[in-house]
Amino acid sequence: MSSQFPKISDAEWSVMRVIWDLEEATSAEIVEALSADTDWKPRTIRTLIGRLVKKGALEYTEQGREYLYRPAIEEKLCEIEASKSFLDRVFQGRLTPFLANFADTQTCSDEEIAELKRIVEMHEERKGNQEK
Amino acid sequence: MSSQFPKISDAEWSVMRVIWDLEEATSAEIVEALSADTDWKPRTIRTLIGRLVKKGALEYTEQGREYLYRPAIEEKLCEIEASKSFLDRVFQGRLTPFLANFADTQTCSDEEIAELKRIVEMHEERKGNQEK
DNA sequence: TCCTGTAAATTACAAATGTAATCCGTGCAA
DNA sequence: TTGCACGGATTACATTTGTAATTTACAGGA
Repeated sequence: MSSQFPKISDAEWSVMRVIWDLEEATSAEIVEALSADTDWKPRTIRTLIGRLVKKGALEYTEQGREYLYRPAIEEKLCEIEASKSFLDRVFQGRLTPFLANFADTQTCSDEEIAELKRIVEMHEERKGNQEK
Repeated sequence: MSSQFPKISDAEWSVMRVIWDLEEATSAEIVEALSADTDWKPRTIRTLIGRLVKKGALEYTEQGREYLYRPAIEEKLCEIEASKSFLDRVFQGRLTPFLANFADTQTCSDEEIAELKRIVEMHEERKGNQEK
């Protein structure tokens, strides 16, 4: 009964990110927001919006003669889905080799390292709780 | 001058994984290996192999009347490319929020935690070296 | 009142992808 | 020797994706 999330394409992710950030937006606002990062024509962006509606990733209410779009799926769940599917594809679902590559070849920022520490601690704590 | 790696599709990744594991293989061997995990027809798998050759991800030498295929691109580099492109797409290139989701919702194995620790230590060491 | 600028809906079209089937050549079993 | 089974090459075909243009409908200004 797991993931029946709509499959969101690369370009569509950019649109979703904007809408998750804004919480709700007209297509003009979405176009505006994306014009900073992409050179897509407004038409293109509207196409993407339309597809996302059809996929069930966005919903809208009419506001005068335009629509006010809003996410129909939860950001975090989509991220987790995408993460799983990436890990499955490239690392057979295992986080460790992904991290190993990162450790070897990428430079982690201090912030990232702090997050890693937090995860380690959190886990250690959980484990402590569980075995006594 | 960065990533001009061939873009490897989802299904193609499965094929690449087999060949990276075996180091070299005939198509029959690839089909055999994949029949465990997928229900693709041999024809389908041969199509994928052909596309990977065309993309420059595989190369081959003739061995009697069949080909012996072998990776033409490095596994680790492909993994890193794929990791970057995933992080860009879903997390704007940032590792931290990816890890945060993981920490919150997934259960990390002991092995994974050990890897995390190793990364943290490695980084701390590097940092130490660099600032004195 | 009529024109025009926009928004949404519909249509377009090539490339990539999933998923094969058909064609062609040949070494091997009968 | 002959036909077939199997490998590679070519072709097929629907769907998804990137990237838009065209069409339709209307609200607001000239």
